[in-house]
Amino acid sequence: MKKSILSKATHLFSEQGYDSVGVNEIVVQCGITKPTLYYYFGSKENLLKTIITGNGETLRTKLREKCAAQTEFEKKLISVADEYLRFTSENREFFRLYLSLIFTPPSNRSFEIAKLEAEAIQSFIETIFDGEPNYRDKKSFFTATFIGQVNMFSTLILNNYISYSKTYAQTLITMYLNGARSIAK
Amino acid sequence: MKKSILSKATHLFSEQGYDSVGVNEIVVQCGITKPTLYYYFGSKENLLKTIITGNGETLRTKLREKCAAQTEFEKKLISVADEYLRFTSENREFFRLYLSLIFTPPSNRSFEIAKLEAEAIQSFIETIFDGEPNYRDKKSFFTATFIGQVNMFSTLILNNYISYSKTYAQTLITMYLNGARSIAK
DNA sequence: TGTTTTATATACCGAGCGGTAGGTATATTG
DNA sequence: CAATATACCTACCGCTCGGTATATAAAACA
Repeated sequence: MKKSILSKATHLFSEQGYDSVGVNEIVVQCGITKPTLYYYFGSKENLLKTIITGNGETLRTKLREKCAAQTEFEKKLISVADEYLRFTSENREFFRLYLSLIFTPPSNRSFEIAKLEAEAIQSFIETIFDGEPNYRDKKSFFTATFIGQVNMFSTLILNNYISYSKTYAQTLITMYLNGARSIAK
Repeated sequence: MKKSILSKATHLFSEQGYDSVGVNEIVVQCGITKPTLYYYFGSKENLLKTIITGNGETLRTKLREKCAAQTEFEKKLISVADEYLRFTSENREFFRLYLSLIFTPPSNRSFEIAKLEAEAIQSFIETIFDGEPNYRDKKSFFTATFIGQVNMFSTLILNNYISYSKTYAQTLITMYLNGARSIAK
């Protein structure tokens, strides 16, 4: 039951947005009643939190693994970008929801939830730049642009401009490092 | 009065999101009552539409002007990117609202409004690539990545990672064209 | 067997939502 | 001066929102 609620809620949130989906709509589609949902999740906000942190942790674990398998700086970036794009294409609904929350105005409660996850990803990416002398002192800027770049490609995947392929991560990083170097100097 | 409503609504929408701001909150902050707002705008949705298309038209006019002043392909892109970033930094509230709507899930009514504006910008950018033989046949892809790139820099401005400067447009386009060429070949 | 825990339902709450019916004071115009 | 248009108001509508008090049936455990 819990899984069914999570799956239906993810679907609805990703299609209409967190604020626009009523708790009632979720429970009707699950064939249950409101108290059942509240029995499992306690609040609508906690339901969202469970979706975001659950998928987020899965993503971060995978990113860390792929990254740890590489020793070279550029290859670390490529493997992280590749895994990020692969995860996007295999979790389209979650990712659409995540991106919409990231761009939600900051005073909205739902933003706070996504922010925590975004910061967790961010601080992981920072560790990559932190190990590289030429990037270390501007690491927060490089992290932000790196994530921005990857999210842009994720958006292209979600909007069907491209479909996932191993080659994109290489392209993305080449493109990114060229730009980064011209900013850094 | 109309201007005061537009300004307060832009402020509130950009801080909390369109769905989360009640009509009541807007009218209280303006020191008026609901029927007055409905007298001017007819509906909450039309209020949003007025904000988006108003600012959007201003932006597009400026983009067109700056672009028309250039003859060279690369310089056209630079001048458009520069004007886009300048507009972002001078209309932060509008832009935060606009970006949040662009990333709103597609079935949400408010997305439709932003989509119209986004498509107008998009079809203008396409005309630039349409005039360039090497890009023409993949113009919709190049347009999407160009806008994605510019929006990423806009986000950096909104989040205070950078502040507007003429130099960023040049950097952005160098970075972009390097990547574009490696995808195109 | 009796008791507690788990998982569900019925029926309801107060608050807030977008929107409106109907009225009024002021300014403009013929 | 009378008629009309503009710019606002009070008071309310029906509906939906997130959330809950209470009951119950089944399962697990003592």
